[in-house]
Amino acid sequence: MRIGDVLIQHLELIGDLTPADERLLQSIKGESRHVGRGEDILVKGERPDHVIVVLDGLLQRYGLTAEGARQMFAVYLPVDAPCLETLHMGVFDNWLAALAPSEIGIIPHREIFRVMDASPNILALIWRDTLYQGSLSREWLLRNSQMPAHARMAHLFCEVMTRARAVGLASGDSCALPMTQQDLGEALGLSPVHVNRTLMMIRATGFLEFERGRLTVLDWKGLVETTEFDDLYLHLTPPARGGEARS
Amino acid sequence: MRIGDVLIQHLELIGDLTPADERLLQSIKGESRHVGRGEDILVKGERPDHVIVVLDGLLQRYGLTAEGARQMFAVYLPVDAPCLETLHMGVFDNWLAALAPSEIGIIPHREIFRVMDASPNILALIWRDTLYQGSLSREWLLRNSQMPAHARMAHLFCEVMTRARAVGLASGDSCALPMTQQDLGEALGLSPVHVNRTLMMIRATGFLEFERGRLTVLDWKGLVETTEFDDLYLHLTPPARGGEARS
DNA sequence: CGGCCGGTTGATAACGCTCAAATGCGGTGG
DNA sequence: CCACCGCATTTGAGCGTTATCAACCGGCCG
Repeated sequence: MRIGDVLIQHLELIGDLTPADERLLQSIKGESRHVGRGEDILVKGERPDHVIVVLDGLLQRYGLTAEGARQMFAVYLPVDAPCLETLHMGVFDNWLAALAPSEIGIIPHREIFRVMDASPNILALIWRDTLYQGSLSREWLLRNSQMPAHARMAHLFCEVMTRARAVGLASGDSCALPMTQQDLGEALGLSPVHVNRTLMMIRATGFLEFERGRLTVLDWKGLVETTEFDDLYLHLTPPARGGEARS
Repeated sequence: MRIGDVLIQHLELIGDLTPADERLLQSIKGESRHVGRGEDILVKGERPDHVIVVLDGLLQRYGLTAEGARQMFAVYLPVDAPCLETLHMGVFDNWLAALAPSEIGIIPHREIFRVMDASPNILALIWRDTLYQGSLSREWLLRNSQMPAHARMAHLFCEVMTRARAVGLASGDSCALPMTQQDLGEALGLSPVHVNRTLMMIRATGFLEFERGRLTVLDWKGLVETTEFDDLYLHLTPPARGGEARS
């Protein structure tokens, strides 16, 4: 799939594009690149002149405390555009890295500005997309500050499953989630040991499986209820929310 | 001060305005209103057609878990514009409320769109401002997920002091912060009891005073060091960062 | 004067962390 | 093909931070 098509698919998750918009987006030129697990793509302090789209794999955004503790801020599935905010932010103030071997597309800012200048609708959608990232950070803040370990974990799994379904990456009731238990801990603000224990507790409930980088939801309703998951913060449009589980 | 002037002051914290931009912003019309402590200004699910500026007092943005636990996402000092993202977000997905009796300005979206249509520079600055809010949420996520209670508290106090200085609201080494200990707990993800104990511990270090809604920093360097505070995430421009403490 | 709210204090328990070690598994080199 | 290594996962024990429950104090307002 071409880079422009990925952007089209991404923006259609949150709004409507005209045929003219789609032609504009298809005209976008960029390169693609492979990144290995653990590799940093953007680092704190730099001033990127390009944006990224995820073609395959899994990326994360994270920050570090002065003591070296790592906190994940978001995960990015294929079709996501992790750093659109660099278009107007200047200094990038955290890190973007690969959680698993991934393929990314690299698009110069000027290409994006070109299509935004030509289509106010595309500008509005890209702006909206950057705002939804903030919404997501707030939900993670709520989750990590106010929920116990098992609910945090269920919440993250609900989010990933919902987003994977929205872009057609879930086959049946399972999707790829190539994260280690330590990675989970960095997302949820838990120690690796406690992640392991919590995971085994959740497995014992029979709500899900999680092994070798794959998440399988066995009881979607039960999982949603343990964490009272409300997907409003993802702001998916009705068509994108179609892929509900049948359970 | 007129509402447009407040917006000018706010945007100049993060970038430059031309004289023409300032005239445009001064032409903005809006109303002002009083809100009492605890009063909600925007609620989850609504679709606002106006934005807010803080003229006086203190606002908060917060979210609720299904169990009713409250998590604060941000505090807004005078001159802040708490919900500029509603220009492009559609549904508002959390709550905006007053932490203390406050004066707010209410500006119709169409007024903002008018000046943004006339000045791409203003559009870029407003967009940038909405992005900085996301940056702030991520810092709060890092703080609440990875720092112990005393460092969380020191971090919040450092942020408030830095922002108050940037808008000239700090007199010497103290500034107004009309929050209760329970409010602090909702920001930091701590129980009110533990907030009280932590506060007394910090007071015992001699770094600061906090009583009757006023924060006084006695040892800025010490406070910054306990939490390794790095203000990059606030993205204040060099002039706005001028008000460093002399200590 | 009484009530309410915010702050303070004490006792106890729960949740999650740290340290440490063992297990399992996939990949690599001999 | 096997031995080995590194990495991820699992398990155990003990500890520390923070939550909960409960009571009490003090100031402000009606």
